[in-house]
Amino acid sequence: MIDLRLAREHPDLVKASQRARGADESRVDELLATDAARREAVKRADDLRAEQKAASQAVKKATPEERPAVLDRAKALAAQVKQAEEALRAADSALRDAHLRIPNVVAGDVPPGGEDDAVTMRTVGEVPQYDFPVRDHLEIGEALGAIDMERGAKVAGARFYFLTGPGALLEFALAQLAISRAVAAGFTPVVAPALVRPEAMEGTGFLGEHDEEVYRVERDGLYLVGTSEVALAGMRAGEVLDLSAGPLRYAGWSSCFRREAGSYGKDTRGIIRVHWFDKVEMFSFCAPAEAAAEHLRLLAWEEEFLQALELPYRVVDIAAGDLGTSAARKYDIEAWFPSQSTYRELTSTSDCTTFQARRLGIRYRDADGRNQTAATLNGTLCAVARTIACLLEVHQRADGSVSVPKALRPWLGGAEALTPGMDLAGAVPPA
RNA sequence: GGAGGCUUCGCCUAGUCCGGUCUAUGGCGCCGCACUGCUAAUGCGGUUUGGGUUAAUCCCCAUCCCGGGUUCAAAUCCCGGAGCCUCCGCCA
Repeated sequence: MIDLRLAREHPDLVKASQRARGADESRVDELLATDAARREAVKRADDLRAEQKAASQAVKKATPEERPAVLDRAKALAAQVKQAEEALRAADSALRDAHLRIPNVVAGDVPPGGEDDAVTMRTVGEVPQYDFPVRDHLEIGEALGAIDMERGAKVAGARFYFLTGPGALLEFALAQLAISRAVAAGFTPVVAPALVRPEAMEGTGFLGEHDEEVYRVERDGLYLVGTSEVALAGMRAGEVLDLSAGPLRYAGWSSCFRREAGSYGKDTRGIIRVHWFDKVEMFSFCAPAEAAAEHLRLLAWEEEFLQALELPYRVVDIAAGDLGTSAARKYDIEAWFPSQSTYRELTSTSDCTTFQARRLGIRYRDADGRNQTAATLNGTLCAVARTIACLLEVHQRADGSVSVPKALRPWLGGAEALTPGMDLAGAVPPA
């Protein structure tokens, strides 16, 4: 939810944001109209309630002779209050609807345009050259005994997979590396629920336009999260945070589930686009004034992680029309996939400013002791499946083995490469 | 899955049986003031969170886990839900 006060005082700003997103500008006027109508309804209901309260007190004090008349008046007022409250409820929900229909106000310097208008900020690392026919991650993974799509489909359907042998070890190694680096950077590590209540889902903005993407567990009224962001944001919902020592940072580990509706035919091969994967997600609560700087810090941690994995990548600044509902600004990191000769999204970090926190009731006490809405930010540290895909491709060698980047070796028993038929006992940290 | 208990303004707590005096008690903590060479102690006052209104104050409304209901009137009565705790069953 955007800041209502901003909409009242600077409707032009919000309208400009809507235009930049390619969204409907008239929604701002709808918001203001419903806001005015609600305030009117509030006043009417409050005034009537005050009157009725007084009338109700009078009933008690009335003499037996006065009583019937006083009681009649109280009853009449009660009926009016009931009506006014119904009108208020309607006005409230009209405002809420209009409010929810407006996505976050985009940051001022976000590139204009849509999906194809992301601006490349920098490209890091050399695009690798191979003097042998490049294989894609699935071919490599199958040869290694690391990925089993066929049996994944047998057990769970399309876009499911097994990570086996070195693939499974790679997942744990990546998890360890990601969590270790996050903790070293001051994050609190968290293992988060993957199944959440609707409020958490709604609060993070995933039940709006992305409703189709979400798995619902009908029987229990719960949802499978598409990212740990949902659980991490929900974790502090309704709380007043102490941000006096700076941002509150969590590194969450959880499985993520996505229906991938509307992506038929896209990335059908391998584990680049799957219904389920595990992820280490960074999440930060901070004062709104600090959000933009914090955003760059999250981006820097993402970059350092990819550098540690020795993966070439580029950083792109996502254009206004391609931002999610909650994001005021978003940077993606796209890593090089040799089999596709292109950069593909590996991580993504969003500054949601106060948009999520307002809906989730997450506040902090400012220097004057006033409660203010906090800002929330999130960023992928490591989406495991896709990272494995990228690692296998970039670090592949002519003989079908895959070299292990140095940073990952401690978590793989020092192994310098993954090779078909390798002895797995040599690829685990000391027991 | 079954049975029972609990949830009150930062924390603890009174009030709930029997509806109005609850504009919610007291303690702790916190803030201000007074007293005092200083500190401590003491005294006095303040201290939930939202919304409406306002230049600001005042004021008004809501808020006793959440949502409904009964009633002129609900912390209090009724129904539904959530969370916590205990016990039984089951389970990794």
